[in-house]
Amino acid sequence: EPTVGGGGSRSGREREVSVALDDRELWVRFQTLTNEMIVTKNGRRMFPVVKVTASGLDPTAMYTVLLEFVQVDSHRWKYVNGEWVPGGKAEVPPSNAIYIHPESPNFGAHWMKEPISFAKVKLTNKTNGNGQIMLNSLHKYEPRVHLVKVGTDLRRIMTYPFPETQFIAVTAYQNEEVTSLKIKYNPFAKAFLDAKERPEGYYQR
Amino acid sequence: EPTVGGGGSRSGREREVSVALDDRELWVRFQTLTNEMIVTKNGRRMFPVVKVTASGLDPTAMYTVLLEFVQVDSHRWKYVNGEWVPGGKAEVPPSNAIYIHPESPNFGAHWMKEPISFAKVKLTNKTNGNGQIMLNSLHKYEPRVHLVKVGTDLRRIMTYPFPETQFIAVTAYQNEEVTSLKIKYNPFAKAFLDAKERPEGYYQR
DNA sequence: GACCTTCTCACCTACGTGTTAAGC
DNA sequence: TCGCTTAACACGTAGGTGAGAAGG
Repeated sequence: EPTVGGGGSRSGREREVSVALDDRELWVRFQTLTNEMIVTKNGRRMFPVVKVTASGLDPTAMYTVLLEFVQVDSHRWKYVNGEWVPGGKAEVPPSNAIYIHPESPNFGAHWMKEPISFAKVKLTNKTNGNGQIMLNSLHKYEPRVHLVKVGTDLRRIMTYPFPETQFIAVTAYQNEEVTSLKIKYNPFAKAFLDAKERPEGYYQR
Repeated sequence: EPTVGGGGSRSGREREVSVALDDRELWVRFQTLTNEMIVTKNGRRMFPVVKVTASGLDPTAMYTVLLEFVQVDSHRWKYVNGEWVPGGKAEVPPSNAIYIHPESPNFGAHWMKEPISFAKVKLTNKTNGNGQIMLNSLHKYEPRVHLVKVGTDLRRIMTYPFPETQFIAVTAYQNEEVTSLKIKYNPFAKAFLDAKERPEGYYQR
């Protein structure tokens, strides 16, 4: 019986392949608040991190693993009076919002031996030609993982959407509950978690 | 006409492949002094870094790139009166002193698009089961790069030795000229480069 | 004793955070 | 004015240096 994964549009002989989202509980907490991800000129990492566990691959076959960001709405969003509301018409999605996992290509055995982490993907709102992903600020996105068997024709790509990980791209956080949750769980933001225990006037220039 | 590489033992149809050492001038400065590399329990990076430029690969073929450390002598070495002299009989070389480049396996095009750096290899004198390379302290080693076409039989591995990068493994530097050169060029040792410009008593516990 | 190894340390590099004020 | 974006910043994480004292 196949593990519960992100869905997946494959059929026939690959039916046994599964790709499941790790840290799903944390993702759902953000989803409940409507998740936001910062985009910057030089690129910003995601938090939480998209991390998936794959199984059922052919251990000796070679795969490339991709993370795609699909613009899921036809409008932009505004944060008004503490909630996100649809705004004007959507901008054209930047083409090629696809991140190639840096360990690609690799054997099925490699992808299955430990969770596949997309910790290093960086989101940007500018075209700066690196491995960064350009998104439209104030638009909603859904991450999807693709498995591509090397040398296979494109009709046999396996796709795993993860609706729990949907987010609105922003240049600054809008919902302060989202900010608090990010600070609480992202170790790199620990400076702000401890702030209340610090003496007055600690932030001097 | 083939680029000058590290030699290479390939023949026949792969004659056009070349693998050349980067930063050769720096390596030669260390070689002149007799180079030393620290080994520690948890593993120590190399400085300089073995970095090579490959050309002539089949862009669409898949290769794994290896860095091997070959024990080149049949004796151990001692540092006596400012120079390295042969000591007793060599210990048995630890088997499998081979580091797999973390981007392996990958396409020829990938390996050729920028220099291949072995910056993250770590040298140790203990068996600690990770991706670290175990060497015998006070023995001399020569790094060699191997290219293995995926799925190819082992007789067709291409080997590129780099005599300029030979070094003696040590648990502490012996030749202070070697130490000085390391401090001068390794950015992570900058604390010691600037030491003379610091006030007295700067190193307090 | 002499030689070699181990461990802790101050001091760096490198870079991931949200904050804040300024810019547009 | 308002909404959104940018850039500098303090403060973390993470980990790579040789020095020096201690251990074997």
